[in-house]
Amino acid sequence: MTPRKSKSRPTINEVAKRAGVAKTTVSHAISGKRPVAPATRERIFKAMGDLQYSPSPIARRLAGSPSHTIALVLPLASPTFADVEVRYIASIGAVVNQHGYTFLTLTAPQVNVDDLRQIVYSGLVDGVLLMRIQQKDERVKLLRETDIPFVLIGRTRDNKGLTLVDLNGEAAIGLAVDYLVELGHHSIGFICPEDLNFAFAYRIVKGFEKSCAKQQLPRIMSPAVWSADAGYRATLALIEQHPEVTAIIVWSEVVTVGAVSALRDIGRKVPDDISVISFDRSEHLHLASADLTVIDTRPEAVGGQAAQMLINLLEDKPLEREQILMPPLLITGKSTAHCTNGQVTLPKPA
Amino acid sequence: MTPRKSKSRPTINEVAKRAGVAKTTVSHAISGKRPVAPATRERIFKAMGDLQYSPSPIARRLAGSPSHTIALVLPLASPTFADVEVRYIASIGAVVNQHGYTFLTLTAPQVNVDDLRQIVYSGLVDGVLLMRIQQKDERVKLLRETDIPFVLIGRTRDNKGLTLVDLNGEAAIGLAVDYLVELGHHSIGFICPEDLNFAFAYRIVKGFEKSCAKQQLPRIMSPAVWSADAGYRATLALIEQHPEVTAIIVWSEVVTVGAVSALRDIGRKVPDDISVISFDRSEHLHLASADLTVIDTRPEAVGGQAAQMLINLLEDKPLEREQILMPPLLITGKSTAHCTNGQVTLPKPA
DNA sequence: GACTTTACCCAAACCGGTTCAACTTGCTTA
DNA sequence: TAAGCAAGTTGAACCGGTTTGGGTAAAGTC
Repeated sequence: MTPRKSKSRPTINEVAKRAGVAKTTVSHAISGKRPVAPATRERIFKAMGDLQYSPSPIARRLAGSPSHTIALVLPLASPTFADVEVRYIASIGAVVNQHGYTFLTLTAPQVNVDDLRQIVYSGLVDGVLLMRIQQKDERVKLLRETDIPFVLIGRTRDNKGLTLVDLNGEAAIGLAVDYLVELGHHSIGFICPEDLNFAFAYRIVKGFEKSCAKQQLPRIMSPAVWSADAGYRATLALIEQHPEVTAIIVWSEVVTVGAVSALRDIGRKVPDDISVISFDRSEHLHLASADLTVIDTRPEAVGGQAAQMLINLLEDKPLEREQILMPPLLITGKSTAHCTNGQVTLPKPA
Repeated sequence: MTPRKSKSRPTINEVAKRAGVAKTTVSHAISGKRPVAPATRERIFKAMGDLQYSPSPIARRLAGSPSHTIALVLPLASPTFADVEVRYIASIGAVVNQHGYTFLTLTAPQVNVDDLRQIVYSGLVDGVLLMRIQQKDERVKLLRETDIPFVLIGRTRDNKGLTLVDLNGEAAIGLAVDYLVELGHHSIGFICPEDLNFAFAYRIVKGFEKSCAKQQLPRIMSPAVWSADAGYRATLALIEQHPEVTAIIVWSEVVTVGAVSALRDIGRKVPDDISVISFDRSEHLHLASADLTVIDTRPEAVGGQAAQMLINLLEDKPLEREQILMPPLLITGKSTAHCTNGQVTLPKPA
């Protein structure tokens, strides 16, 4: 508990004394917020140099100046980050650092509202980036009550007045469905998210239903939480109940790992027997089952954009748009193929 | 640039007023450094709860006491965090939060000494946890010069006077080799790290050489940087040059993903044709090639221990040991089997 | 020449805590 | 019974900066 002092750094007072001025003047000389006579400024800078002075960020922050630090709040929901998430972190970090800000990742195992409140109130950070947005998100509510600038990566149910960047989930699932239909598939299964409080999950499920209606397809869904294991089981269940499906869409790379294993284990060849489209891109996937067709959820673009917007907010620069919906990309690989027929002969599931 | 003040961040003054005491008393009630009457303390805590008060680390720090904040410095070297790393983060976070400290992950994209200096110098954090230690590590040098408490996860070349926790890398590789020898393998390949500045990499390579000498095995190595792709190529290269190997050890889960793909692609069945042992455990691996034999590098134990030691350091509690070498665990799975013979008929590589 | 403006500098208040010295009380103890 | 001591509480100083509101002297305006 003993306070550590870091070798008693020089303070603004010592600089002021050495330069023969008031500390106010030193402050002005540094910040440039009030005019200081050239001769005086020179004396002050000389003194600063002699003493190797650099102002204490702590004191500055306490006195009300920005800390030039932003926090990314990203709860560690699953025991591991997925590739996608890391790509978010990396791209955000790049933008933030490039602008001279310090970047903190807040990875409490569960970032609850109280943790967030503590961070916001601590005065440690100037702004907050929030991920994994829920349909009804307490954290957003909290941030709205304070006046700390923040940007959402994702959307809640009610987004009035919020600044956000989000992937267009409806468009994403639509892209996948339309592409498969174009290839001649009529029976498309969706390994879909289970927890619809997660806002992105909600949107893609709704989007799938809408797409099915539009294309007059049956709604075939099998829910899987965000893990490979769940993906494995969900895929087995889906195939068992709907052996007629000729294509599946999987809602996340993490889940796809399991889905691909399942298909392999029951002897369905991709893409000959069944086409697969996965959300996200993933290093692991790429190698585990070469060259998958994916819906790129564009973490770099979304994350980078969000970081940029937050920084603009912090620097009182105008935003061209408050809310940005990023269009998804379809990257065609070798896991999708023309549907030879509605009825193919199926190998008996093991 | 305008300083933002959070609308109504409660201060110690408001708590004091609400509880009808002086702010001094509130401070004492929180820190416990001076006695406070039970009734008073209760009133104070009630007021704190009502106001959702949490003390400002900044102000605390400025007033000369610790900010109860520790930083984990973990450069984003590869484009992605591996499972292992995330498990470190999670376990450290758990311990840190449990002790009432705030936990910051500093994920600068590069291994920058300057960033670290700034953090240390700013006085924002009480202590630092350092990961990805190099044999010759500038950051360690920097931290030694300051007097901020820090704990290494890993080791450098010269560790005199340092507080650290590290997995026993030599023991780890030894465990793997000995186990394979026990199963009758005489030709063991090591998909090994390439960059020997990374201290852990250096130690396991040296350890492998030592083990080979001890067991009178040939040294068969094929280097791969920390990526699945590299693992794929390194495995192909190794098998091509040494088709006689009946077992391989892979130095990291990330690399193993590629190694397993490579073996599959050239038609070597695991464990019938070849045994595989991987460092680390991984969710992805587990499913991509069910039930691998692994050397568990125990990120939870190492990370948690390191966090605990740092906190002890910060609170002037005695450490039972300054340096801890965590023993690795061998978890046997289905990717290793008895070597049927030194010479097996091999399928022609594609 | 009186009046305003501008440039320059400073004292004091403030940010939100911690800590020190002092001041009550109530209870021992010589 | 007076002195001593511990518990409980508080005002004031302090940490190292920023910001506000004067004040003074020189320059500009009419």
